[in-house]
Amino acid sequence: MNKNQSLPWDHPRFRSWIAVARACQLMQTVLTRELTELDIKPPHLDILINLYRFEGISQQELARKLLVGRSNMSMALPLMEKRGLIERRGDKQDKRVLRLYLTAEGRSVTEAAMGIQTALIERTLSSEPLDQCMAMAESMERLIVTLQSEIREDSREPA
Amino acid sequence: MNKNQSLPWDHPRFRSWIAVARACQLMQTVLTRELTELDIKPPHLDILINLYRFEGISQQELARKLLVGRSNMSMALPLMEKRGLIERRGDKQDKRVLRLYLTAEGRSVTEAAMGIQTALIERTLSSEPLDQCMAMAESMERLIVTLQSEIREDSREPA
DNA sequence: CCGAAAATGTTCAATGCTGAACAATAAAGT
DNA sequence: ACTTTATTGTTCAGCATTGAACATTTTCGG
Repeated sequence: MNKNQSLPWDHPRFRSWIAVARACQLMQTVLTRELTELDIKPPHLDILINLYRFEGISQQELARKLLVGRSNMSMALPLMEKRGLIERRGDKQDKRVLRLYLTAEGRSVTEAAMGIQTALIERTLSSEPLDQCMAMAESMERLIVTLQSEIREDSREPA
Repeated sequence: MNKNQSLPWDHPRFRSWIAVARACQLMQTVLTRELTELDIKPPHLDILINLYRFEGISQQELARKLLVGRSNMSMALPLMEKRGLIERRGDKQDKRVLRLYLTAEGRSVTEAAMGIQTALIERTLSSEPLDQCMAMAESMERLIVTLQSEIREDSREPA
C-alpha cells in the first residue's frame, strides 16, 4: 500500500535468503542432469538414501523424513517397486503399515547415485572453507528447528 | 559397489548442503501457508516480484531470471492475466515478444506479499548475526556462479 | 468388551514444472 | 533478394507434489 515502504531487496537477510534459494534450485538442476545416466531423479534418490540408512522404515516415517505428504509416497513407491529398486512388505504386528527395503539392484543404484551427489557437492563447495560450511550448517539447523516449530504451531491452532 | 566407500554423511560439506536444502524446503512450506490469505503461491510471487522490479520484461527474460522453462511462463502467465494481476502487450519492434506489466491490482498484491515474505525471513533469520548472513550470501553467490557455468558448459557440449 | 478417535495407506483432482515438437517472426549468410 | 538459422512463445504428454476424502486397522475411554 504505502509506496514508501522499504523494499525487500534493501534487507540484507532477504537478499541472503534469495541467494540460498537460487543456489538450491541450481544445485537441483545440475543434480538432475548428472543423475540421468542412472535413470533416476532427485526425489527418487532422496527416497533411496533414506532406505539405505533406515532399512525397514514405514511409508509414513519416510514421508515425514522427506517433508512430503503420505500420498506422495503412495504414488512413487509402487513405481520404484515395479522398477525393482525397492520392496514393500507388510508389518507383522500392524497390518496397516508397509515396511520398505532396498533390493540388491536398488542398493547398488543408490551407492552409485550417492557417489554422484557427493562428488557434485564436494566439487562445487570445495572453494568454501570448511569452517564456513560448518557455520552455515549450524545456522541452517537452527532455522530448521524454528520453521518446524512454526509449522507445528500452525497445525495445532487452525485459526 | 565397494562396501568400504565413504558414506555421504561422513562428508561435512554434504551434511551442510543437506541442511541447506531442508531449510529451503521448509521455508517454502511456511511461505506457502502465509500467502494463502492473498490467494497466491510462491511461484506466482516470484513472477510478481520480478515484474515489480523489471517492468516491461519479456516472457523469455522472466523465465531466465526464475530459472524455469519458457513453457512454464506460457502456462502461468495467461492465468495471472485472467486474474487481473498482470497484463501482456506485444512489443512494437519485435512481433514475437510479449512484454509484461503489473496492473494496479497486481502491484498492490505484490507489495502485500513481499511484506509477508520479508517479515518471514527477517523473523526466522533474526537469531543469526548479520555477518553470518552476509558470509552465507557470499558463499551462495559464488556457488551460483559455479553452477551456472556448469550448466552452460553442459548445453554447449551435448556429449 | 465396544464404540469413538487416531493412524496408515490409497485414490483423485488440481497445480507446477519439464522437455520436445511446433508456428510465427527476425536475423544472418549467401 | 532468398534461403537458412535462431529466437520467442505455445502446446502437449509426463512426472512430482498437495490436500481432501476414503477404507482399513489399531488404540483408547468408557
